[in-house]
Amino acid sequence: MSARTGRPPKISRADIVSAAHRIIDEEGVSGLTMRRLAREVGTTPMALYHHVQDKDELLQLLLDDYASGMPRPELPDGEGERIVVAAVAMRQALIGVPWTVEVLRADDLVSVHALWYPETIIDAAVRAGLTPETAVDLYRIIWHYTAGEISARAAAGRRREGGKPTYRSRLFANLDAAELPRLAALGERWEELTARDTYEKGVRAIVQGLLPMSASS
Amino acid sequence: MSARTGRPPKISRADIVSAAHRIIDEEGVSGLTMRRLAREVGTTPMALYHHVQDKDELLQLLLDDYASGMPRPELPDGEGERIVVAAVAMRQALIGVPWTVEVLRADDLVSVHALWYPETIIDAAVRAGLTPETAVDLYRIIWHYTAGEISARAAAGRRREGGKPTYRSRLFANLDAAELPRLAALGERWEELTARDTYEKGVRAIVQGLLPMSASS
DNA sequence: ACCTGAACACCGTTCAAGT
DNA sequence: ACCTGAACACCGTTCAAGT
Repeated sequence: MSARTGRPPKISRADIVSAAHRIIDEEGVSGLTMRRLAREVGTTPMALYHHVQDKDELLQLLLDDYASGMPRPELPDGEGERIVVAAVAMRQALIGVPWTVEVLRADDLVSVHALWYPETIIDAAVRAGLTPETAVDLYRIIWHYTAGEISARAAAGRRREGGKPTYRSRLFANLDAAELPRLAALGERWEELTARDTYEKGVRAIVQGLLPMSASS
Repeated sequence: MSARTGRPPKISRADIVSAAHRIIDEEGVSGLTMRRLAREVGTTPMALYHHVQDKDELLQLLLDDYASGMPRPELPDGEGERIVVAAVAMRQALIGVPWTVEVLRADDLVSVHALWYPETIIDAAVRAGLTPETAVDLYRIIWHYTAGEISARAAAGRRREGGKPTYRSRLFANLDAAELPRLAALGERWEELTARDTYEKGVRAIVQGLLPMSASS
């Protein structure tokens, strides 16, 4: 039908996106630059700008692509438990790609494919007896908690592999026991205690604190 | 006493830190570059490296400087309420300087002056009957929640002033009501609902969900 | 001891030109 | 229509030299 004219394309958006995924997997988001990406695809940096508007659009594309593969777990009957399961799945999906949280936070980048999680959580909350408004509050509180946990986890990972002289442990070793008795008492154990995975515990606390008694257990 | 020799210094660490604060206040963290900082101080970029090891150390210095001015509110008697007050104060202190959260998250940068908050929260939790281990869990859950909330808030602010075509509202306008009924029903109201400040509500939920019944109210 | 200048190895993006 | 090359306006940091 349409009169396709002009030079045939050498690269496609799909090529670009998959190359970007490869780079991120191997070198992290910080390794993803337009120039590095061009090398991976086998073109010049400027050829990319013919397929995406700018780096932000590229990240959006990447996010959509990833979100479409996020798992949707089986949901249990109880409303409170359903929220916990959805939240844990959401966090699990993000844990492998912490850069998405950075991108999500950095701008108004949301993917349609990821909306199953808020939908599920808000639906369960309403069924448990909350108003839609309060259900949105519950979801947002869980989201903020999740985003913060993922970021802290990612930073901790970087710290470990960076092998820096652990400023934190030096700090904890020299605490003034008179001013900060609890922290001083914990001392050495801080590292070990903060390594524990307490995500689900937090979600359960939030759910229990916000859902009507009967539904939260 | 000591034989101070050599060329007298033109700039000090204090000069650098205060100039950095000025830049951040006016242009945000992203505006803080070694070159821009050198211009503000009135030297060359390389002169800075004589006073700080690298940009990371500079950020650490900045954080310490800011943390030393963080307010320590009057604490109420009830343990649960004490935790809420400390958390709200911590968040309030960070809200004006969201870049600190980005720095804190980005690496193992903690400041001694900011440790009053975890100390207070953990102490109240232990007094309420939690084991030290569980008290640390409670603190970390609150911290993750707080960090996530601050980041989301900072991103939302950037979004508003950036005046981008609000991808999010376009997304919400075109939702499939069959697949995402709750979100579709919320539709237009999403923007308004997510603008509400629900931080304290979240902290209360976490406290109520984790403290023994008697102490949390 | 403290500061400077030139340089290295990078960024994202614009602009004008080529096929 | 799609791609290229050169260029602009940036980064953090190293290195050798100046006072």
